Amino acid sequence: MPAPEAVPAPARRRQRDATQTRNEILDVATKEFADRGYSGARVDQIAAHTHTTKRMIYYYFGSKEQLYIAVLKQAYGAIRAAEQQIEVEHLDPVDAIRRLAELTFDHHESHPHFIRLVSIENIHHAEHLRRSPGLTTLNMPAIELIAKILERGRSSGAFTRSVDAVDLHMMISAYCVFRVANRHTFGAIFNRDLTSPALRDHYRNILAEMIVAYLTASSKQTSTAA
Amino acid sequence: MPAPEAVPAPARRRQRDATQTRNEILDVATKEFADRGYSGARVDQIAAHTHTTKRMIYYYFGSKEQLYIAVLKQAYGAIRAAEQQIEVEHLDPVDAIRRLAELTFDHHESHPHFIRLVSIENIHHAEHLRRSPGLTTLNMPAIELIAKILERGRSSGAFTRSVDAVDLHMMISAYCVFRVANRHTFGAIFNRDLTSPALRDHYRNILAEMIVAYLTASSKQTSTAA
Amino acid sequence: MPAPEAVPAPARRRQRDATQTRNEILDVATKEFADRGYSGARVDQIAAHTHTTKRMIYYYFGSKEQLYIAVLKQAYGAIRAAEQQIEVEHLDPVDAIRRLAELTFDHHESHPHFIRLVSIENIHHAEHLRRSPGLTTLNMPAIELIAKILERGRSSGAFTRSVDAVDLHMMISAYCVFRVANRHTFGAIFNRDLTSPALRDHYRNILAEMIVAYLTASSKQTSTAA
Amino acid sequence: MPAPEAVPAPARRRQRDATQTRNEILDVATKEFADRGYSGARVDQIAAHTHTTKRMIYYYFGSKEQLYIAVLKQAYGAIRAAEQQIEVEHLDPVDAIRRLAELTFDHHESHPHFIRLVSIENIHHAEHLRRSPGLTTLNMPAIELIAKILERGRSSGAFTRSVDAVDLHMMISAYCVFRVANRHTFGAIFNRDLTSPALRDHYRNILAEMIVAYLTASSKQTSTAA
DNA sequence: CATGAATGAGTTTTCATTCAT
DNA sequence: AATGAATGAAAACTCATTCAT
Repeated sequence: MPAPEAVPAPARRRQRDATQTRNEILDVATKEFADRGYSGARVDQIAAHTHTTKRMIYYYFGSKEQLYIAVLKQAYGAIRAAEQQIEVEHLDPVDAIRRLAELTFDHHESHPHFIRLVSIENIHHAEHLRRSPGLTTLNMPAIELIAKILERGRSSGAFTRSVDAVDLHMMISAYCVFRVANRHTFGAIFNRDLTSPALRDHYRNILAEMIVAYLTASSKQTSTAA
Repeated sequence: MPAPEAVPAPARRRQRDATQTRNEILDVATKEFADRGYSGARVDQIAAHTHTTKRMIYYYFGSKEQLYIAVLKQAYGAIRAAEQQIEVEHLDPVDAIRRLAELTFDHHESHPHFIRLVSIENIHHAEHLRRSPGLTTLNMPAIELIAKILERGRSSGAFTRSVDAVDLHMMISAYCVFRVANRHTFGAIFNRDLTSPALRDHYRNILAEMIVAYLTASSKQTSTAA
Repeated sequence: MPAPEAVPAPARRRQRDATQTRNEILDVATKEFADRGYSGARVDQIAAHTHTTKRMIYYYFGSKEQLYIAVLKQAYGAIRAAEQQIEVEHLDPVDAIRRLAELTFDHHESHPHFIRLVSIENIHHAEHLRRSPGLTTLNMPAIELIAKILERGRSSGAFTRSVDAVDLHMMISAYCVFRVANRHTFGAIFNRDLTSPALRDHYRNILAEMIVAYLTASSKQTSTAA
Repeated sequence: MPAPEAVPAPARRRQRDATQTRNEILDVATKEFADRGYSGARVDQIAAHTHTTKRMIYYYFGSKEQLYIAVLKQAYGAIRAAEQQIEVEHLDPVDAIRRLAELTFDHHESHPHFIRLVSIENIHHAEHLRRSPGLTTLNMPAIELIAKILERGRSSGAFTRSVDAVDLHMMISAYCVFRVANRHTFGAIFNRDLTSPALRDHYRNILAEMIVAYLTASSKQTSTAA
């Protein structure tokens, strides 16, 4: 039995840093959950890819489910932070909305883990998200941003349409999320890799064009069905 | 309610019908897999919701994985069949594409199981889809349909843009899929049920407008970033 | 329902021949049991390699165990018949015993299934053999044959040793059985295929020499340990 | 008999000793596999005869097959070790080979489990042995020993025959293995227990005589068939 | 005689979680 | 804080056997 805390522990290997250990578990868990889904992920595997042991996961997080929720929280926290970085106030409405769409696109491009986690959470009917008070209330800052741009566009006459900010956010998200989340089945069926680097600009531009076209449509196209 | 026990029901229970038994398993499995994901679904549960036993699942499908693949196959077969029903040749290009978008929207609306299965399959990197020869080659008939409409629209001058059929299909699918697949997290965060019946027409119209606006944009909007 | 026996059944496919069906099952079962052992053999597999169905196996044999016993009986019957073919009365004792050893060798060589079945039955402590009245009493005819040769050899002075016929039978069998029964592990460890056709004469000769040398040893070699 | 409960036994049951637990499983598994064959053995039964649970078997060995392979490895390791104990260099060639045969006989006598495992492995075509790198290359030390004795015997003129060491090893093994491996069927048919303690010396002597007679035969006996 | 469908009881395997140190 | 060993409950899968026709 080593003397508990008397000697300052020369090599200080264990007792590393609580935060560090916790973060490592969280990072590894993020990858595992994103890669295999909630039910498919294995606590053993997560522990194995860590420098600590399975026991520590339970020590820090209590259960597989709570670990998953922590992963989800961190992931949502990260995009919220990213959305707060968006700075498009200085641009005219059309450029601003285009820029916002592009930045959203880029952000999804660079955070496939997050998108997968969201898909996974939807498979589980968002039960964990709903049960976590901290998560449901984090009103995405993007909405307010979009609302402002839309308002400016309407005032200036650049936008011909009255659109709800949440709906526009959905339109942009749908495109960005689908491209990443459904790329495997899409690739298998249409033999096209939606996330190929060579096609990134192509797809980003389509999104921007689509959103701008929608907002600035010269006259509302009416179908015979309408 | 059918007449309970009046009719002697010629030889029910045992030796019912192989196809019937198989189909019942398939239907129940579709619900279970769509509801809980591949790893989350339980063979025991599937069997319990059936008139037969777990043993029969293995008798007909061999393994949980092969059952899942059979479910996937049937689901893809169903939409392919639905897509083949679409009849828009008689409409002018703008109305045709609008109608196609709306029908696609409606179809996704009425087949949430399929969308969930696709999400689930993406969580698993489409490994089952890729391994099933019959599935990867079923070139969705929608693509050819879209290609024809786009061609007509370009010829008539109604469409100002050259768009790839697969890309347009993706744009439409992204919107339709997101609304159903991500409704739980979206609902939890923005407190809005994307699939509420009251909003169905609203969202269907947005899609149609967006696609038409994109194809018919009077002049290509150029962002300062371009 | 077809008329039971009124019409002479034009193509006569089913109703083939009870004996024929039974024998086919027996043959297939022999291969399966010899190949995989009693526990390892699968009734389904046996049926699948047959022209009839699993139900017939139960119809004819009652159970897996009884089928196995029938297989065992047939196999033992076959060697007993073969042993009865051995004709060495006309040879002088040395040649007779040599010939008998060689014929035994050849017989084991050509009946690997039998040897494997015997190994399998020993794994199961010969419980089935012991329980089958017909099997335990079939005193192998070889014993009497050997006894006669030994007697002749002793009388003529050709054999210098008094040997029990059953013991000599064991000595010969041990060699013949080992070569076939243990060839897989022997081959894996010593990298030598004991049943290679190129080595057949070599090994047959060793056996004959060994047996003859034992019986005709000029003077009993005494070890210091004796 | 150890003192029953007098000593408080420092921390028994849980956390006993990994090696101890592993070895207990291995020992029990050896008995079960040797007794019932690979397919016939039950993981549940093995666990039941252990102080731990079925779960531990999977914890330490991963699968039934890997447990079986571990059992096989240990069994082969044991005889290799035993063979290395044989010390006959100081004896003259005839006595040396006689002694080696007797020791081999004794060793088989005292390790019936090993012989049964080898039989079982042969039933399975030595597939596990072949797949285990550590097992196929363990060139049995007995071979080198035999080679040396044979060389000495040839040089001294004591052995009149040129024999391959592996072949002689086979001759000895065949006899020893058969007596143990086939005793059940042999006993059932000839009503003679080959492993009866009363007959042990008898059968050991026969082996020694046979091997010595073969190696020292005064003149090669030629059959008319040769 | 013949057959495909069905089944209960077992058998292997997995997994999140906890214990003793 | 840390760790290897341990575990119960459940999950996937198998198999000899029987039923209805």
